[in-house]
Amino acid sequence: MPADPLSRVFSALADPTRRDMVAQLAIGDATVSELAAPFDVSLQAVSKHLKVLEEAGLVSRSRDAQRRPVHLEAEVFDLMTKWIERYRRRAEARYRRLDDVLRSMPEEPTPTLPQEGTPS
Amino acid sequence: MPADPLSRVFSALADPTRRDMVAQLAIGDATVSELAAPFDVSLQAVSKHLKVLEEAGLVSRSRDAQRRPVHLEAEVFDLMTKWIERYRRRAEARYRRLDDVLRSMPEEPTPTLPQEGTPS
DNA sequence: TCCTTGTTCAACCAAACGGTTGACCACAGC
DNA sequence: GCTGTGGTCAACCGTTTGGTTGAACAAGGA
Repeated sequence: MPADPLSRVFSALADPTRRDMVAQLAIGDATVSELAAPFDVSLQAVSKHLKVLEEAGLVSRSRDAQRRPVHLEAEVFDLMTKWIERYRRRAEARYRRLDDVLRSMPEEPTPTLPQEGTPS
Repeated sequence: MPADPLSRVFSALADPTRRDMVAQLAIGDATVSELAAPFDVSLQAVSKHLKVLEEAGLVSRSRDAQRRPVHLEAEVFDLMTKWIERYRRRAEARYRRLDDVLRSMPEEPTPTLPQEGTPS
């Protein structure tokens, strides 16, 4: 799977069924059939979803006889939140900077350019 | 587009090209061709990516003659961070609770079951 | 007016996705 | 050993996705 980790995580959570599974697993570990119960799809489909979540690192699986308990791994969330926070912070900083600029120049007529380039 | 907002945002950011565009837009607004420059794809492909970002609410677009300046909308990020934080918090709370339980019962021999079920 | 620049629309294509069914494997219990 | 239960693997199918090319639209400049 050549996709980068961040793409895998975002992509895994882009599906509402998989997000519901994560929500369920946040309450506690569960088996495949337990996770499948609320959904109107085959067990195989659920198995596929879990594989996606596992490859994204969102979930890990152990063995208990025939059962394969699924466990939520919280660490990968950090990958996303760090990415998100970085760019949100930048965008917000940019806003603040723009505000400052606008506040600090009530009569500057545009330094280098000879005429106003931005109307309205 | 019937997909729910959260799915649209996650799905939009699941593509590395689109994440790069968001990164670029965090620095400042840009036109379509400016955004396309660093990538080895057609302008039409970039236009499609921007449409996806726009439908996810991550980006807004205005008019400036023939140009269509693209602007990053930071608010939608909150949708994601709120979802992420909710389930991460639950998972972490669960860890803490489990720790407490394990700490508070150093000699309980398994209440209801007659024999130990988990070896090693 | 025509030309150029910036962008989008439409049609197409290969690959990936989410689902299905059928066969199969792993283990517990009889 | 056989049988039942819990899950996975493999093949298939329709839809979506990310890309292409070619045509068209929108607006400024000659």
